[in-house]
Amino acid sequence: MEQPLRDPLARKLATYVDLTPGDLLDLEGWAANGRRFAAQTPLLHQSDVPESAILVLDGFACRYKFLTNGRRQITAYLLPGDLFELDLDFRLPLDCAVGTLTACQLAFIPRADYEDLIGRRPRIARALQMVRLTEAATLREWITNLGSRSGPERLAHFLCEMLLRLRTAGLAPGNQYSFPITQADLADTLGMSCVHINRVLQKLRRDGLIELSGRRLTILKPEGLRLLAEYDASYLEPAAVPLRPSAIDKLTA
Amino acid sequence: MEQPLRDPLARKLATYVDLTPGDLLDLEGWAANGRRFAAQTPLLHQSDVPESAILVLDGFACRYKFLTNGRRQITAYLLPGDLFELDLDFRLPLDCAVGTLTACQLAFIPRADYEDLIGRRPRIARALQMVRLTEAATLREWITNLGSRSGPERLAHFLCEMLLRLRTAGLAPGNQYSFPITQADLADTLGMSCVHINRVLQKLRRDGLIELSGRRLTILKPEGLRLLAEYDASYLEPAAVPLRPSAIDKLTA
DNA sequence: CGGCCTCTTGAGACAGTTCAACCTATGTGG
DNA sequence: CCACATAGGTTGAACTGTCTCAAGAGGCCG
Repeated sequence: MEQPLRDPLARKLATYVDLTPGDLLDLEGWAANGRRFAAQTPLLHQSDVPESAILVLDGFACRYKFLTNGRRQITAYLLPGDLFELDLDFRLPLDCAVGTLTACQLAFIPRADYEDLIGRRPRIARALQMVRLTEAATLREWITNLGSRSGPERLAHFLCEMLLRLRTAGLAPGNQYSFPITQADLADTLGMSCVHINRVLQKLRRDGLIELSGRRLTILKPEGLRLLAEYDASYLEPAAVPLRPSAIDKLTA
Repeated sequence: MEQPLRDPLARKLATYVDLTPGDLLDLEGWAANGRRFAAQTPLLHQSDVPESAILVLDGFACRYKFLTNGRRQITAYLLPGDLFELDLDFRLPLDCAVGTLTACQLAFIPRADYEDLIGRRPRIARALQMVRLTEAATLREWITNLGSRSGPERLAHFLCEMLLRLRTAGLAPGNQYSFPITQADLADTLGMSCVHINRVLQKLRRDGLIELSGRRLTILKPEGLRLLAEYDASYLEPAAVPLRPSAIDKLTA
């Protein structure tokens, strides 16, 4: 039996590739030297060109955009084990701002260190490529969620995704996880008003699907929530899906 | 003066890197041998594992998902010069289906050819990396659009994006482009009913912002449309934005 | 204790949906 | 060349999900 990994990034990458002891040692180096940040702290502004990657060790951060009408849209959650800005070498200005949602422990990895490690550790580099693909699939899933689902379905979908992602980070034993997100943040995530978020949350509670008290969320009926959201987790777990060739390739062969 | 490039992929990549004559020659090889497909033709199913990349030479294709309630959500448009599935080497099942929206001319590039060329042409490989970053930024922009904008704003934003993307493909001279998209497709793109799409289109026409007749769209007041949508094109044109260092890096330095 | 932030509740307004009918082009086969 | 079929676009009317505004309740911290 392997030891469960304490470092959430190593845990996540290990779901994509087999890491060597050397790989793990290097990743541990990244996870050292975390700094604390308070909730709702801006870290990077839109159109900044950051010089370090950010590794989330604890807490939730996010990418977001402001519109001039005052609305804010959150476009991605950064959970423990998530790495922000994997594409430093291009030195592109950011299309989104980045900030904390809850109190966070964050590690900053300077450009040079990051690139050096990527060069030396092909398995890690490959796993990070797959992380990027998963992130793009997640963005498409969010588009579908915002464009095609009703309020309750949308919220249920989000809670299912958080459950799976936190579970791979080792932070959701027994369908239960720490959930220190305000309803206003949820509103900015799901494109609804926070009054409506409140009412939809109540509906999910009334239907016995979830229990949310004191910053802790328990999913009472995972299957019910999954059905409501029509949640298909395969975008997060690529390896679990059986491979089959596509019809079009037979045409072109 | 350079010649304007006929091949829309080469045109697009040239906005990111300087291509050598050899690069251009190889890209031309890809653009040969296109095949015709009718409008609304499915090409790849969700969870397929495709064995070739698809290059759009003419017409519009898209990525989309179906939900069991019958709704369809389009998650990305593939315009002339766009390449689908740049990540063949991972052999992951698709999270989205792919199909044509309009009649299309498509080139299929087998895995081996694709990987061979990437290996031989570092400039092209680098440009394709940047294309991927632009695509991810576009997905985040769509999330913002679906989550935070009203019907008219959302449609205006979409039309602005199409204008810019088609312009870089050389297909939108004089703020005018071929637009053979049905209102039902627009509805599936923007997360609204097609009745409502119809009414919002009428509003944009009534306000003198656009003219849409016979599958051709003319943007009469580009600035007005831009203002309505709060459209900021920097996610599509990374190079145009002046670089500035971020505040956080000063902290960590 | 007071102040602040988050959550909760109510009521009216509005944006967007649904259903259904009708209209108009375009294309097809006889 | 007409008769018809079909797909897409347009319109109206009723309905409903979601928003806004506003006020109150509960907790947490200095």
